[in-house]
Amino acid sequence: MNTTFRCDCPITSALDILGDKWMLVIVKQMLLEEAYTFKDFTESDEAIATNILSTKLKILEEAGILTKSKLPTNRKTNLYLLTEMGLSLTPIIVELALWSDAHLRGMNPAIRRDEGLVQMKADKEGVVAGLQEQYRKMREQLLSGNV
Amino acid sequence: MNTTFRCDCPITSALDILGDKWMLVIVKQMLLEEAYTFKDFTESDEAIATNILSTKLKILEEAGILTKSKLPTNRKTNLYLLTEMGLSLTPIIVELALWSDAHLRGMNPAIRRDEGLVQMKADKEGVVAGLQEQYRKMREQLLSGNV
DNA sequence: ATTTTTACTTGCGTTTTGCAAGTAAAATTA
DNA sequence: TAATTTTACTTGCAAAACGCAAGTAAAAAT
Repeated sequence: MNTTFRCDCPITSALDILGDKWMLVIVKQMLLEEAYTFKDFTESDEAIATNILSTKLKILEEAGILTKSKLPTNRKTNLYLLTEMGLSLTPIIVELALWSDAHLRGMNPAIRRDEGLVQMKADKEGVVAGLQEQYRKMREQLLSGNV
Repeated sequence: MNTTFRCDCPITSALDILGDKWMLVIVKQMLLEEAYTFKDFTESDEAIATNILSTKLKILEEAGILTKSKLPTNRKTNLYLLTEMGLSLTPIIVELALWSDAHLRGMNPAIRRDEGLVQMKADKEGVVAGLQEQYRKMREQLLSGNV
């Protein structure tokens, strides 16, 4: 499960970890869609298969992008939470959303136009900071046991 | 070769096109490493296989991210050039570089620390605009036949 | 006219992805 | 307390993507 890097390019190295169909989708679900248990991920719109999910969560944990722990009130349910390294992927997620909004509507007319996009276009940096702050608060809540 | 979209999420839709091992690496090579012929890509550090390259270039062309044409001075060599849609991937590329620089050095100590990274950290927006402007000029040059 | 270069394609083996079913332990319900 | 449900997986197998090596065809250079 050890990541191998193709070369010394920083961009290519990022893609050696993130460059597949699922890694950034999982991070997006955690950051924007309140996904923090195994079940949450399987119930999302993207409907990832459980074997793939299990593999990807392991790689994300190994890379330091998320941590796996238990709910203080429940010994069964696992809690997947973004680390600061994971949270710092927020600008990439936001740029993907903006590019999609600007260029992909012709190819996928179903793409939704929500309030988040409007705010991103008005104040990108503000949205990034806001999402990160919001996530940190939720993370505290979950870890302290106030479910 | 038709892209299918998993759902109505803009971020997931972007990854339905860009989310693999090669697409953004190819765009990066075009934007930052003067790759504009088939041979240029095969000679890069990442050493993409020719069959994969051929397939990916076709998909990028279909998606409107790049165009394929001929050098005015040469009927053999193909010219691959980023469109404005392709150029607007610059912020994503820059954010990937910054994330890598900040978080991946522990996993891949070979990651190079070039002048571009220093500038990105000092003036992200400026670097994005500069790269795009520079690319547009080069594109004009190539299309007008001044090779 | 011959050689080299460029831009591919083809065949085949490996790896990744994906569906469906099964499992085991904790949590909930009766 | 016992039975059922939920959660978090794993396993087996099929399909798709990736990758190496070799081959091809036409233009360009010699």
